Amino acid sequence: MTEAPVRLPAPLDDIGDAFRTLRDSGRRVTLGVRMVLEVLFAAEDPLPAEAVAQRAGLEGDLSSVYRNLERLQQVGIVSHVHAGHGPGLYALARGRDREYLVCDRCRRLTLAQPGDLDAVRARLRDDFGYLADFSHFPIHGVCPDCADAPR
Amino acid sequence: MTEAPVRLPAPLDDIGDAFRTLRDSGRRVTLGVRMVLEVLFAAEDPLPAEAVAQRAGLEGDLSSVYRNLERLQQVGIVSHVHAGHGPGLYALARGRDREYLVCDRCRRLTLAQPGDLDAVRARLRDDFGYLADFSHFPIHGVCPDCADAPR
DNA sequence: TTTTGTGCAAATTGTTTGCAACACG
DNA sequence: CGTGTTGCAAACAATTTGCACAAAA
Repeated sequence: MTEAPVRLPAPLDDIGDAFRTLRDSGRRVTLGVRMVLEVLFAAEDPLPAEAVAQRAGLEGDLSSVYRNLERLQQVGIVSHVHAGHGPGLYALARGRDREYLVCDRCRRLTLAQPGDLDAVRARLRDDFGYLADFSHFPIHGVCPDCADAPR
Repeated sequence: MTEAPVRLPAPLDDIGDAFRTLRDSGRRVTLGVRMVLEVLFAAEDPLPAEAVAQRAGLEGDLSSVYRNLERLQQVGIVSHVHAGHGPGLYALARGRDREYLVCDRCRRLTLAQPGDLDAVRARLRDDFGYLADFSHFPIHGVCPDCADAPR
């Protein structure tokens, strides 16, 4: 198995793009957003605001972290998922919405590749007239590993 | 207008069954649970604890309502769904899990008939190895009505 | 130097818990 | 009567908000 191929499809190629987007919308590029963005660019998986704050060394002021995450969402740089109970998980938005599956046993989040949920979506459209979206509220269930495991 | 016809397919035929189940598990049938059950038996749709309390005339003590809902869930009489943000929505469990779709526009909850989501589930099993379950965390999307409506 | 952003405290929402009084079985 | 239950206050977790002060542009 070789390396991961391309990354960051659409809106952001690097933090600089994010800075530009922020400035272009009248926002300011402060130490706060910069740290948050750096954490998100470095993160493998969606993170709770708490973890963003910790990794950014901004503990003690969750409110600014939430505000920055909110701003970043408003300009489309960031998005968040709700993986069950517990806090929202934040990540770079990176182009089209990323859709997830969550395991209710091990809590692990699985990122669906773009298009991989289209068949499922089509069925829901045909059977219910619903236009389903799993990017903000993912699909819940039992992942393959947990399904195999005893208990 | 005559009386309501049949109700409660599987585990509960009436409140009496619920009382029995409670007693059989060492629990007591107090005014509190009785009121909660009556509200749930009368409700058309899943209700937030708040609404259960109001309808039961038990405002001012949400904690007992939550505790009773919890007990009822433990013995399988009640279940709850999370329709996005906001409070959990409680309803009688009535046999096999009821699965839902939620509209992110109008917030309306659609109950899927048993089996209606099996094709979707099969796809998720085949494509991801996931055993999906939409009873506790429903499918999100845009319902037919809202999809048609402008905006 | 005008705004937007920060830090801290406090409010909000949804739910849980500790504990003494209470009531079902 | 004994143990499960209630009511109320308080704790909790996640997130939001008000406001005086700091700092980008």
